[in-house]
Amino acid sequence: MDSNEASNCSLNERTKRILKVLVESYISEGHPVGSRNLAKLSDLDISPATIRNVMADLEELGFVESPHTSAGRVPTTKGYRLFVDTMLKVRPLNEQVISQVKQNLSPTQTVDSLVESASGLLSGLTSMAGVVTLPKHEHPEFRHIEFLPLSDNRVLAILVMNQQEVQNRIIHVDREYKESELVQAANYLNELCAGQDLVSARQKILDELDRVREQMNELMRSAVEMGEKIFSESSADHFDYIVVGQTNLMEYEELSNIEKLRNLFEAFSQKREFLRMLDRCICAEGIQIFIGQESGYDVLDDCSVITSPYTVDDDVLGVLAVVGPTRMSYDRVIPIVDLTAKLLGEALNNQV
Amino acid sequence: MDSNEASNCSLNERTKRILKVLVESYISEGHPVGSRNLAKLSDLDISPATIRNVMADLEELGFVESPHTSAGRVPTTKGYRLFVDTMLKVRPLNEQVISQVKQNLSPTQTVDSLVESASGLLSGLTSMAGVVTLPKHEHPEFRHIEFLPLSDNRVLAILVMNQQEVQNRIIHVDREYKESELVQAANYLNELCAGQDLVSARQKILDELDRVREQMNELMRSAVEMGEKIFSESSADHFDYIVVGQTNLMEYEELSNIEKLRNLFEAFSQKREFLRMLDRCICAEGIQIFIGQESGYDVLDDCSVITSPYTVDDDVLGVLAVVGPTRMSYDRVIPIVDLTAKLLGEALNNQV
DNA sequence: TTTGGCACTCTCATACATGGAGTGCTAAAA
DNA sequence: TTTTAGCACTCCATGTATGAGAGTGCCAAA
Repeated sequence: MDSNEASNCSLNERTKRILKVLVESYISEGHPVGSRNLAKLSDLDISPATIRNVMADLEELGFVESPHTSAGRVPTTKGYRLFVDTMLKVRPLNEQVISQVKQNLSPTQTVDSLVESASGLLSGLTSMAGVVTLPKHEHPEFRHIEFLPLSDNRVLAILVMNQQEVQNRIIHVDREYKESELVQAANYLNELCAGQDLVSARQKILDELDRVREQMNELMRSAVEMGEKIFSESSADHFDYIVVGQTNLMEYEELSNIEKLRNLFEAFSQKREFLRMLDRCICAEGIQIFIGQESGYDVLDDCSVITSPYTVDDDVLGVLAVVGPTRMSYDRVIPIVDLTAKLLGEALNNQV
Repeated sequence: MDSNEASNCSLNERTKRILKVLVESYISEGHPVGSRNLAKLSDLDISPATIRNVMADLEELGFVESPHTSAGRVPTTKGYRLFVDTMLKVRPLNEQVISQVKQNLSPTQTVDSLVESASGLLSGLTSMAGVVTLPKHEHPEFRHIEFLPLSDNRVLAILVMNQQEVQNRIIHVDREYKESELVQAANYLNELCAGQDLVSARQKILDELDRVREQMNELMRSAVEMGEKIFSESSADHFDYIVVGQTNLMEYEELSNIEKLRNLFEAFSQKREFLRMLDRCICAEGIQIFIGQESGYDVLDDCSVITSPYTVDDDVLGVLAVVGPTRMSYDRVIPIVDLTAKLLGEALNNQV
């Protein structure tokens, strides 16, 4: 008759309100919500019997389910999704929290410690697990290279990229080099590539290698090859994250199945699959939410993941995330993730 | 009358044998051991009733206890201790294991990856948690320093110690320096300290700082201060470890109490207390075993820890450990820890 | 369309009976 | 004196019964 199947989400206002209250109650209380209780909570002035009818509809549509005949109803993934998409109103963050985040993400720290702090903040503020990927630079820039001789035909190469990122690696070479030779080689590379994009630096080295292959002395060739080796590796790696607060997840009943927890923890420490998931959010504009099975990664079936990329000058450097039970306070967690992402980006920006 | 209270450990041979069989059975089966069963297992040709008398004695002496009146007996910490000290015969390692460890600890890897491999081996071979501290150098040696200018009165300092250990740190200075100035400063430090022990390098710098405070130009002073700053920090830090296989511990029933597990995991990630414990083994000669409460650290009350220092040229560089339930196969774990410690030391040695 | 009423279902906690495992003790055997 | 068999006893684990509580679905009346 009225806005029955036609409106917004094919649910009329009252039904939506009931779903909303149900989800809220379940999130805050943790047990299935019954009709009687729901009647009281929603100030709709409706009897439990009516609520029961509505809930039966909601169940048929797949928004709620009941663990067994005579428990109340619990939101399904689909129910949470509708809730998050259309009924959620995030709670503004309290001043104290904001200043805490600001304080902990001051640009004076190193990159690593910023990432660690961010992860710690996410975990601490939400009492769940915080995950932050290390920033990866869209356009890594060659800054400086240095070679130091080791024993046994090995050379320690130290490469500085961008402002302050230092990588070092041991390179095996075909003969012993004197310190002065290595200095010369480094100087050559430094002059050749200073300030360049890593990709074009790499290209330049390759070109050079082609052009002068014959008349170039052996040392230079090796030097170029070393650089080449480092570049090719270091552009690929750097794809890692920091997790803080895994153990928080042990508190939540829905995860207290040891088996599930174990799988989850193992996923965190193996990183591969988990990174693949995070990778999918790197292109999303802002906050992204995976509820339960939506993540497509079975160890996360009972979890929700709230992610946001963090950026410097519109370049996405990485992703941060909070992992917790599906039954979490989305309205609180979302702004925390949002704020942390923004301030982490700012801190990284001011640093450079 | 006979060797009643006088012999070795104030226990006669038969009693010891019974304790030994009891501990072995409990370790392999996991449930309390009753008199009937024990009579069968020990080939002493003794009736269960006799065993009961002996067990009553053992209980009185504190070597075993029973969870409740009508369960069998279980070893106490004191019982395990006696077992480990006087009755344990370690099982020689199977060839395959030995070669696996050898393969995974080849000296071609970097220090970090060696430590990671060692931890992984401990965990993998024992199905428990493996812990390895990063090597700390008794006599860290200054090798090379380099300064690169950043924006905002900051300088990136890169310090190479020993053969291949690279540390980098951002230093805030009082004014902007040109690249050439920094090169000059680095050269000065490199010449002053090359090849020195870190401690004496530090002293040298301090002396220099005193001696020439007035006539020294501002740059040199800052350079010296930078070096000083780095040295003081880097000599203190470097005290960290890698854990692999935490999640293995979730399999063991005696730890499947979520609360205990949580505390244990948190201890691993907070490191402080745990390091303090490991520190105590660094001075021990070889394998050291903490059973249950012996570690003096309450989250480890239900765990045993088997540790061994690893050395290069008789210098103790760090400690490795396996953490698992008190009810573990000591005879298998001990040689694994021993072997890994030896081969890790060797790998580190051949590397330098 | 909403509501009250009622029978029904399912869980959870409690209580109770039962069998098994293991003990301690005692009295007899070695 | 030591070992052993026997027996009563204790405690746990398991299964079954039971009732209370919570919540549902459906029907008939408002």
